[in-house]
Amino acid sequence: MTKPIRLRAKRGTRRKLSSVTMMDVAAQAGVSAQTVSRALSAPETVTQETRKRIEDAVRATNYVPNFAASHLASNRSRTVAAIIPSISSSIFAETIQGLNETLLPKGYQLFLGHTDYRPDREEAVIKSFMGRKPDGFFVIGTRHTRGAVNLLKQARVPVVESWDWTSRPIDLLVGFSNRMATETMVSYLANRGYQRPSFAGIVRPGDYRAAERRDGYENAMSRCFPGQPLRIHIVSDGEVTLHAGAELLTSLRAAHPDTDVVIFSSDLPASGALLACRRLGIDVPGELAIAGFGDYELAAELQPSLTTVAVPTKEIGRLAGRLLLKSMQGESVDEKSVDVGFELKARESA
Amino acid sequence: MTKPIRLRAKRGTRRKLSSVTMMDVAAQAGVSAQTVSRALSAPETVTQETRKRIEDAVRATNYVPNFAASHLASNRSRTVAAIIPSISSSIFAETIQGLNETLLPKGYQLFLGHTDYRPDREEAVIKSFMGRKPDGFFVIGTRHTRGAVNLLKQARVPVVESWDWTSRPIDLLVGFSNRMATETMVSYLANRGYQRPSFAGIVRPGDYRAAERRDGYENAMSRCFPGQPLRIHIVSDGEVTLHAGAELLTSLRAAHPDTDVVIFSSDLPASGALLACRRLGIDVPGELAIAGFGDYELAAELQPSLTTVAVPTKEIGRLAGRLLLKSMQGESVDEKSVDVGFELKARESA
DNA sequence: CTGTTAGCGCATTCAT
DNA sequence: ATGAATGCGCTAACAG
Repeated sequence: MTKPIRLRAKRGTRRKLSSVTMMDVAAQAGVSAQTVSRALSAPETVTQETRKRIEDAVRATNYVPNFAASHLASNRSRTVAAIIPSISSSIFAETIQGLNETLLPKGYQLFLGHTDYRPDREEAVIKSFMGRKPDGFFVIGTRHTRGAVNLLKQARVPVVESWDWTSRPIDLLVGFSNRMATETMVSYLANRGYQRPSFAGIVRPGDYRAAERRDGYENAMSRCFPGQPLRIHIVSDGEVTLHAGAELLTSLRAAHPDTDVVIFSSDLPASGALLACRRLGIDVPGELAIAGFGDYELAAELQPSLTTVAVPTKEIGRLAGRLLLKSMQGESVDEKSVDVGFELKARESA
Repeated sequence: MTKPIRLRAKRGTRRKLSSVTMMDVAAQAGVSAQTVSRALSAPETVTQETRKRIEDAVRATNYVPNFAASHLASNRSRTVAAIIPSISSSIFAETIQGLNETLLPKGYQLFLGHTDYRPDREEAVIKSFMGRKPDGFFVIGTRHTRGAVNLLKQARVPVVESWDWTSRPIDLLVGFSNRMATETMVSYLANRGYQRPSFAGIVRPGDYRAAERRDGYENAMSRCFPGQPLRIHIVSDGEVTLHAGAELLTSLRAAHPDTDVVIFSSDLPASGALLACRRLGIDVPGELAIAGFGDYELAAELQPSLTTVAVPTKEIGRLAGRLLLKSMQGESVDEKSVDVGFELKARESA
């Protein structure tokens, strides 16, 4: 029996909701679809003349390219997946903004996922992004589950790790040493004459950056105050908030009353503690000194202002974006690891 | 001349980088690709038996579905585009986190864009997302350029506007009235006995929410203090920061020395002003009272604590996500506009 | 510089 | 419940 293919296809055929396609533009401009494609993706490979005709046709038809089709045909999605512990943590938000600022103008769009500081969730989120075939990955931290590392490697696209340091990055690295930052802080405090520093903060199991800072405290203590017992006052769950800092302050003073300076894992609890000191009538830095990490805007505005460590948050995002772009465009990146460093901000609180 | 099609195609043919496809899974499981497709998207339409075989094959082959192909074939991208003024503004970050929490578990991924509070950039960002054909849009605010509104309408997908109010939303609305919030604040302050309220803040041309709050101040003034001149102390550019609040405080006191309470456009400048008052020795609320907007965590921790208006930031994101899901799944949404309201937080600063 | 041809991987339609 | 055929819209490869 003959096959009335076209008839069969005509009825009940897939709705072409995508309205106007490249073919329509081509027809309008009197060229082939391929020429339209070229005119849009590499305008210089087409004559002034035809380019103009195509541009007019694009406007006339109100053409919107379909990136899914482009992706399928070219095997490039022009997307980057960014995975961070928490979106509402303003510190990472800055980084994402920097990343987006760099990538959007180049036509790359950002998929965003968050992990709540849980390594298993990080792996799950990465996995969930795989089907989108992003052209690049941006992740926070340098420690991940085996599964997460494998996924990132198998993706065979550039990966930027960030916000921490390692000698063996998966691919690219834009970060700094949280450990050294805290060591620097302890040394500074020792030089200032403090004798019994404590470390306090929220260090959740998956928050390796905070753990590094704690380790930095330990290292520096054995170097600056050999033999002295460590005073580590940490909670391993809960949000990183001002309020948590206030609570930590109280319990710390009960647990380690001899403390003369507290290094907090983040500016948030540090600021919370500083504000609590005012309420409790504790003189800072006279009675108790306080140091933070991150240099949030609040740190400089508090009174006394907060001694802390500044990190080029937004710059991390911008730099990561630039490295990704380079790498995604096939250029080789000579400096695969970039140390953006940190800066001690000596202020009044310590 | 004969056409050696296959031969020609064989050489230099497109690299199939996408590795393992549904066909490979099908082969492994001894079924057709369609059955695999069904087993993955609607498991209940396939026998236990075959489902299991397919699941095994998926694992064995390490299959990762290609969403671009799925998108192209089904005309559903399973993505949502979220466009916010600023990512690093923690207040919107919370909303995005709420949105993501709702959408990710349902398989929808989030494209993120930011506008820097510029309507023209909002339009540009929306346009840049069109080619991705998101299944839904989430935007901040209810005022947009004509072009932006047209783009959103032409997309023919659910759109949630948020963080403000209007009687004529594009589609769905999850917000509250910034104007009423500020009116409520002024009324409260009037009841508390304040006589000469000022409004201060950063109101950038594209920040219609802040402008609404200023309008709310004007309305309430003419109702609560008829005949009294308005004291509006606004800068129209710059970042919304603590520091800006400190500067505004100083200039405001020069411009309107009779002010007894300042309502700020946001908690950030309000908090900055509050902290500046401590430095300058201005008694709050005795000498000057201060009110904010947003109920940032800092508001409750400051001393004196900041009187402000709380908004269910994260809840806006969650609700928007739920409405989008419903609408994207083709269910009709009965309540297209949801007023999440606001809550006056009477604290010590006013 | 431009056109022709084929196929990216999947879901939809229809048949069985 | 499963299979076969078709096309979604675009770009890679090649020819001219």
